[in-house]
Amino acid sequence: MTNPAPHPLDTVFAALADPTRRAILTMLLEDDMAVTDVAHPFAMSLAAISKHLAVLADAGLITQEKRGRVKWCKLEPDALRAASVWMQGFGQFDPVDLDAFERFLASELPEDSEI
Amino acid sequence: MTNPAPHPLDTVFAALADPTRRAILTMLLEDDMAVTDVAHPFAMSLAAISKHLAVLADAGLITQEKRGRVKWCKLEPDALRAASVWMQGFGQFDPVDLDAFERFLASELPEDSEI
DNA sequence: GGCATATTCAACCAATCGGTTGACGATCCA
DNA sequence: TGGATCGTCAACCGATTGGTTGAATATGCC
Repeated sequence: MTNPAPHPLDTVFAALADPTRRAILTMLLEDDMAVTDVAHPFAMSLAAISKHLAVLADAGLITQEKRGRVKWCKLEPDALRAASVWMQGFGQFDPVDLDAFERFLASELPEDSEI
Repeated sequence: MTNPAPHPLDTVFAALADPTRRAILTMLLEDDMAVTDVAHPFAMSLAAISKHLAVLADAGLITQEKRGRVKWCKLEPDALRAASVWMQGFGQFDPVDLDAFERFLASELPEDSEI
């Protein structure tokens, strides 16, 4: 019934492997958002976004808190720490290059978004 | 026929999402290896490992060079740079914690491996 | 030449993924 | 009370994934 729990890195990396989910994380970097607002820039159903958010929550990359009707989504960047440590072991990368990060931000946002 | 190329981060993170593939990368951290030797510690067919290596190569995480009969697999840690930059944007993580990395190494190796 | 070794190919399979639609439960508000 | 909004659930679908097996293709060696 309950399968052997996958390694946490499995779920984190799998969550990051989808461009929609990475775009969602990028949006949440700005501010907490309601599910409907997260869904707005994407050309897919609310249910699809709801599933993506569940995947992110399962990986610990976001938390969701229901206040009234609306469920707020909050980025949990700490969940990336283990993955970051793992990756850093494969090479001494330069300290964060903010210019490079800006370019990645731009390339990650969905086409029709103005966020 | 040829689908729109996925974002490079898609393939890198997807490649990292599988524990077998992460274990392979960890083994290659030690030294270059032939396909058969990569396959040795794992309880699955050579063909399965061959596919995993193809996924890693497609993501740019390894390169493969055929010398004679044997195809040598070489880690390409630079392929992790883009992913690392992306992740670092979500938080200022501590500089590399080597102790933590050792623990991850241990937890990543396949059970029956002595590498 | 002929055999063993190294690796991939091809076909197949069950399970998972990313998406859809429509119905549903909760909550707010007039 | 009743309608509108917020979000999930359930069932379904086609494509992809991670594995298998058996045959095929190189290459090295006696």
